[in-house]
Amino acid sequence: MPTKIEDVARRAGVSTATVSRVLSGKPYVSDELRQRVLGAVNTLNYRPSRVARSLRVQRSSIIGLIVSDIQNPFFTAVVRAIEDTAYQNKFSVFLCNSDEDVGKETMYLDLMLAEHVAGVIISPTAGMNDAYRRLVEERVPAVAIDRRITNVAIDSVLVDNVGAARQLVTHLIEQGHSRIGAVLGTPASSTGEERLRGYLDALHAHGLPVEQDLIRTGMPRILEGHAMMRELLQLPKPPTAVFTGNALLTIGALRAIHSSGLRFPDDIAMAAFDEMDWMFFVKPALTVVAQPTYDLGRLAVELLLKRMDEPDRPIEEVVLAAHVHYRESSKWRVPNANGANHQKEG
Amino acid sequence: MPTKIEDVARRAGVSTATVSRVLSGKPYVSDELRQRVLGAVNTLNYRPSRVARSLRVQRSSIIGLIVSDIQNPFFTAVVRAIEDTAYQNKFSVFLCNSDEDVGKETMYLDLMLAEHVAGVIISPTAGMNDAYRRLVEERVPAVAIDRRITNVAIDSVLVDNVGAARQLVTHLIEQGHSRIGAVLGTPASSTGEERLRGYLDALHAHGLPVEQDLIRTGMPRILEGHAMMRELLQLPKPPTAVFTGNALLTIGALRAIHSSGLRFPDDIAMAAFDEMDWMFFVKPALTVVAQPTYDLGRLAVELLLKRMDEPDRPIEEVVLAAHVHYRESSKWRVPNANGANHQKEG
DNA sequence: AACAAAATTGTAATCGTTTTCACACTGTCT
DNA sequence: AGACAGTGTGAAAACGATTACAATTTTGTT
Repeated sequence: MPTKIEDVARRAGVSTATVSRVLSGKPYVSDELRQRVLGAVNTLNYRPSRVARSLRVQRSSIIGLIVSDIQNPFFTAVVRAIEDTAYQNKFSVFLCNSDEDVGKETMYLDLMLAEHVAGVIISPTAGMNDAYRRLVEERVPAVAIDRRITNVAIDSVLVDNVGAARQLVTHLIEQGHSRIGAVLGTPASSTGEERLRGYLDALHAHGLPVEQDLIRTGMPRILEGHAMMRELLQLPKPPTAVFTGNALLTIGALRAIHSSGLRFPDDIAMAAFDEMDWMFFVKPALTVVAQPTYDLGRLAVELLLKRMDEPDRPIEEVVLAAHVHYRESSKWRVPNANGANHQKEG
Repeated sequence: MPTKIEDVARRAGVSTATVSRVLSGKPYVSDELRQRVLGAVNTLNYRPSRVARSLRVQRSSIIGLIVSDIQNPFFTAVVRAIEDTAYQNKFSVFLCNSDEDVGKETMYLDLMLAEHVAGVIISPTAGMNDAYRRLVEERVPAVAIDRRITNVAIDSVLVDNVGAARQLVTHLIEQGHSRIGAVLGTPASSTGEERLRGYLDALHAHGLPVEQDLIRTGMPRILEGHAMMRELLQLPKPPTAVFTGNALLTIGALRAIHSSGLRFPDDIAMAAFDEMDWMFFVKPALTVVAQPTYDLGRLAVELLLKRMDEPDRPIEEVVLAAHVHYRESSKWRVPNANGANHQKEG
C-alpha cells in the first residue's frame, strides 16, 4: 500500500533512477523531468523508505544515544542539547536508557550496531565493556560523554570533575571544616572515581586526614543517596560538612538531612554537584557546581559529525570546566561543641 | 566487513535459508545442521542486519515515542515506564522530543513512518495534526498518552484531568478561598483544556464568579509559569490561592512566589499538578495531585502491543485516576483584610 | 563540419535478510 | 506397488531504495 519509488516513476513517466536523483538533489536532471517528478511525489504523497535506503547506502541518519539514567536531570539537559544539535544537522536521535545496567547497555549497543546507526553517543555505565571495543572494530563513529571509557580510545567530551570536586571541597575546608562527608557515585564510573579523587586531593593539600567512614559510594540514585547520607548522620561522630557527587545523590542527601531536622550551614554544611531547576527554593541556598550541560551535548554531536566526515582523524578528548556557585549552604561556620573542628582561616 | 548471513551459511556448509530458519527458531531443521549453524554464528560473531530484516518483513521491533518535553519530569517518568515495559517485551524505543512544536512533531512522525516502526506512542502537542491521520491511514499502531487527539480516533491512555483539577480547586474553595488564580498550559492541548474545565466546574458548583483576569494560560514551561504567576501577583487585587496545571508551571510559579517573598498558605495558598522528587523540601508542604506516571507508560505499551496483534479491535481509551495529596500549602486560611473573602466552611 | 566533452536518461545490479516454491527423502497406509 | 503426508533442504524471488554503467543527446571547440 505505501507508495514506492516505482509508482512515482511510472506516474512521472521516468525511471526510478531519475526519481532518486531528483529526490537526493543530484545534478544531471533536466528541469522538466524534475518538475514532473516533484509533481508526482506530491500528488502521491510519497515518502521514501528509510529502511531500504539504509540497507542500500549502508548507513542511516540516526544517531544512537544511550544514557545511563533518563530520570537524572543532568542527563535530560544533555539529551535536550544533543537532540537540538542533531536536529539542526538533519539527524535524528534514537534514545535508550541503560539504567546503569551493563547488560542493558550491551544489548542496546548491539541493537544500534544491528540497526546501522550513523553514530553512537553514550554515557558509559562502566569504564570498560567489550561492546565498546566492538564499536571501534566495526568503525562506527562514537563519542563518550560525561564518563570516560578506559577500554579503548574514543572521542569523548567530559567535565573537569577532579577540579570541580577539589574546588568544592577546598571551599568547605576553607570555611573551617575538617571532617567532610562524601556521598558519591560508584568509583567504577569515571565520574565517581574522579570526584572522589578531587575530594582526596583537597584533603591532602590541606594536610587533613582521610577517614574512610566519611566516604560513601553507591549507585548514583536518590534512594542510595538518601541511605548513604543517613549512615553518615548516624555515625558516632558525624561529619560537619558533606559533599554530594551528583544531582540524584544530592536530592537523596537533602531528604535525609531534612528528615533529621538539621539545617545548613549551621548543623551541617553542604556543597553539591549539579544545579537543578528548583534549587532556588532550597533555603539557605545550596553551594553547587553547575555543569555545562548544553555545551556537553552540543560538542558531543559536533565531535560525532567530525568523525563521520574524517574517520581517521586523531582521537579527541574535550574537557569542559564546570562553574562553582558559592552560596549560603557552605558559609563560614561557627565552631560548636560537636567535634574536633580544626579551625582554618577562610 | 560485517559478517553476513551468507558467510555463516558458507562456513556451516548450508544455505542461507537454513541459517535464517535456525536463527528465527523455525521448525524443520535437523539437529545436526542446527548445531553447525549455531557454531558458525558463534565463531563469526554474526549479528543479523536489522535493516535488511525490516525491509524484508516490512516491520521492525522498534517503538517510536514522541514526547512533548523531555525536560518535564512527568514525561521522563512516563518514558521510564515505557522503556521498561518495551524492553520486557523485546521491543526497543526510539525517543524524540517534539518540544511542543507541531512542525517538529510532524517531522518526527514522518520519520517514524519512513523508518517503519512497529508502533508509535505520542504525547500530542495539539489536538489535531494531519500527521495523526496519516498514522491511521497507513495502519500504523499508535497510542496517544496524556493528551487527547481529536482529529481521528486512536487508542489512548489519559488521566482524569477534569476530576483531579476539580478536586484540587474544590479543596481550595472549601478552605475558604473564592479568588483562585489558575496557571495553566495552553487550552490547545487537552490537558490544558481539561484542567481549566475542572477549575471552572469547581467554581460553578460553588456559585463562585469566574474572573478572566485570574486565569492565565501559556506554554507549559518554567519560564511561562513564572511570568504568569508574576502577572497574577501584580494584579491590583491578586488571588488568595493559586492552582498550577503542570510540573514545570509549578516550578515557575513557586519561583515567582518565592521571589516576591510571599509564603503559603498564609500569603497565598497553593495546589498543584504533579508530584516531584524534591518536593519534600518545599515548606510548608505542597498540596499536589500525583499522576499515575508508571501505569500510564505501562498501559500505553500494552495497548500498543494489543493493537499490533489485533489491528481491528475497537479503539480503547483508558482513563486513569490521579491521587490528591492534601498538605499544608492549601490549609485553612485566616481571612485577612486583603480582599473580599467569602468564607465557607471546610 | 568534425570531434570531444558534458549533460541526460535508463537498465540492471546491489544492499542482507526472509520466505515461497520445488525437490528429495523418509515412512505409513492402502 | 503406489499414494500420501510429513520432514529437511536449497535456489531464487522478493523487500525498496541507490548507483555504476552504458546509451543517448546536447553543447562546445576547433
